[in-house]
Amino acid sequence: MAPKAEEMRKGPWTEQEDSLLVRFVRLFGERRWDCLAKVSGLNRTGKSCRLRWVNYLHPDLIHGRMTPEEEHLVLDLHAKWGNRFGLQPYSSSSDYMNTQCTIRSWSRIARYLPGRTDNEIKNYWRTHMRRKAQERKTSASPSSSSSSSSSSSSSCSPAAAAQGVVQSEGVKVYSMDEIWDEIAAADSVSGLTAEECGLACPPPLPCPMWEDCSESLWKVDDEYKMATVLPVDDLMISDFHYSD
DNA sequence: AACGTAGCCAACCGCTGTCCG
DNA sequence: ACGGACAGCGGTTGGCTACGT
Repeated sequence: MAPKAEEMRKGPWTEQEDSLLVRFVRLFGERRWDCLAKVSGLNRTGKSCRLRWVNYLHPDLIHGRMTPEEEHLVLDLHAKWGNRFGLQPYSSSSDYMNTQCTIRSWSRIARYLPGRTDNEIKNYWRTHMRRKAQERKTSASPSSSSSSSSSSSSSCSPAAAAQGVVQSEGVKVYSMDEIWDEIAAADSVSGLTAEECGLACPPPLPCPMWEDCSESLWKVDDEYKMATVLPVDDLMISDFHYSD
């Protein structure tokens, strides 16, 4: 009996939940998340389970700050591709298939950064851009406290700063769209194409951990029974995500 | 020491595409 | 051909922490 929607757990995951999820992903693979969520006994939606796995528990993930190289790559790729699905219109599913490679940007960028997730990159970018927008705002309005001398950022182009930002009531609240538009306009001046970077849209990363067990994934009856009787204490999750 | 602010990150939400019966 | 289930994506939010005043 699946719990009703309002009974589903939300919020931060506990270590026990993580352990359970890892165990069941090993059995079921990275698919059928709803089913996995139900049989695991996790009081979570399949969606939530998938997100937890993809963004945190996946063994290939790298935890920790981005390196300067990674940051630079993110900036370059984003300057080229933008961030949003649907930037390039398409009128049919075949058009979609043809242009998909250019518009699923966060996940696409993530493919060039092994061990990083689209969510992580998105978060990084958002933080980065907020800072950049603020820098630009201050440099665009010199009348307000003749520049605190340190607002010069190497990543903030004069051209972009010259664009300025229309402000009303002294403070401009930026929507993400506005930020994207401005940054894209500024950065695209010096942006490199993926091809120029020596990059080509790679295939989705394989899931090495599961490939060798794919044929056994769906004869899970026995394993499932086993899993359901195994105490959570037996699960060694710490290897997955608390290592550095 | 207390308070306020900014940055960071995990998680949720809503939408869209794909798959399959 | 159609509709429902599933999967994946970008956008957004909320909480925690570090830092400055």
